[in-house]
Amino acid sequence: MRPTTAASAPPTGITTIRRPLRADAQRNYDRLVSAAHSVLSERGSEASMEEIAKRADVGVGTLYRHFPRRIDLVEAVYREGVESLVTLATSVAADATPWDALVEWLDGFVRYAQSKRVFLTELHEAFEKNPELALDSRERIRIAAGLVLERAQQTGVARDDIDAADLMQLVGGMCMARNASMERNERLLTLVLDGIRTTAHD
Amino acid sequence: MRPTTAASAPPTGITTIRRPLRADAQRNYDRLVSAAHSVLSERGSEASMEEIAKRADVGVGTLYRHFPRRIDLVEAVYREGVESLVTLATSVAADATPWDALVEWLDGFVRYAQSKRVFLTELHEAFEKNPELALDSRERIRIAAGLVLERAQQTGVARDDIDAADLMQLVGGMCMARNASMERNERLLTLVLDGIRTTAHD
DNA sequence: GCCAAACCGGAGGCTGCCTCCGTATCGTAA
DNA sequence: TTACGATACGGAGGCAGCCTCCGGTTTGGC
Repeated sequence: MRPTTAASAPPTGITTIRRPLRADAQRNYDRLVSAAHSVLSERGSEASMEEIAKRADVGVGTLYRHFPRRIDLVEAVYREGVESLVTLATSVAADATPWDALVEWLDGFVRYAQSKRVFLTELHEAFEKNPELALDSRERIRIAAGLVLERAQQTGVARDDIDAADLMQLVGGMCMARNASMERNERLLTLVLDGIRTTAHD
Repeated sequence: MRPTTAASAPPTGITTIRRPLRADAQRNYDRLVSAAHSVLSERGSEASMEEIAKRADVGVGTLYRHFPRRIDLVEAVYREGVESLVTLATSVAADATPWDALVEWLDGFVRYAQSKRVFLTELHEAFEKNPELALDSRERIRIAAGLVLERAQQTGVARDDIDAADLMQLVGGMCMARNASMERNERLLTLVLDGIRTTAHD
């Protein structure tokens, strides 16, 4: 159904054996996801397929070959966000101190959650039609969160009476609240971080 | 904007003084809301305005005079559901024993929440554009819940260490869960009721 | 019963999703 | 390098759904 190749394409349940995408096709696939991301962020559910195709500098035919339904494109954008969040976890875990890694990753998580809000209506529909999408993604993110959180806990810079699921619910819920904004989120995140840090322990 | 009259029409912020709807207009208004309710329940976001008009035995023009945007119709249907839930609270509080009233009302609440699920995508959009709709409604329902709950608590048949907001969050959350179904909801509700009832207290 | 105000209805405009197929490009084998 | 089959591109156009417009009808106060 969808190309089962390259970094950004998700693994399908049935792994059809097929040759990799042609170079131009792969390029267009990437450009489409990227264009969709920015148009959806800007215009939410107002975003039209034509506009996305135009932004990617590609015909609508090409768009529809890669993403037969609008929902498939939304799903791809969502998956990419999840994927980059997972990648971020491993990269900050490798490069930064445990505490900084946690801070940086949570910052990325807040940005991710924020950007998700704008096309939440679309996303909700995708979740309806494909419930495991939501579950899978949540689980993947939870594991990523566990990676940075547990590292911080093991080195003693984060209190250890919380787990990744707690953290997700707290920060995720905060971002999804109806009166959330980027500024408020950033502010609340520092508050949460102060709560997690052990030096400020009683 | 919208007719500010009769039982089913919601009070607008700016209370324009205007004569009541003509009899035929009021009749059509009611039929449209009712038709929209059933079509939306059956077909969710697939429901088309044409189909709703046809079900109400009315032209699309008439539909659009009453509800200029699709979202206005969704909102009206939603408000009607909330309203009937509030009405239910006062009527069961008047007619049934405190415990039975609580059971009946929660049963109605579960049905309401269940029916809301099917057009949640639409609803989400309405909430985006008009955030106070969600807040208002939640508050109205909370008060209704308080009516039956507190009555049960005052006569000693329900434990009094919970309040209406707790109840809403518990039962509402349960209904909104991704794997909810009518049967499961009914089953879980009996479970919750057993937890609330004081005779089973330790 | 009369008349102005209010309302009805459905043809049609417009926009956005998606399909179709002739043309262009890629990758491979000679 | 060339040639050719497989693969991908693109945009005109079909189609459906949202919404508008306005000529005809109904209502209700006098």
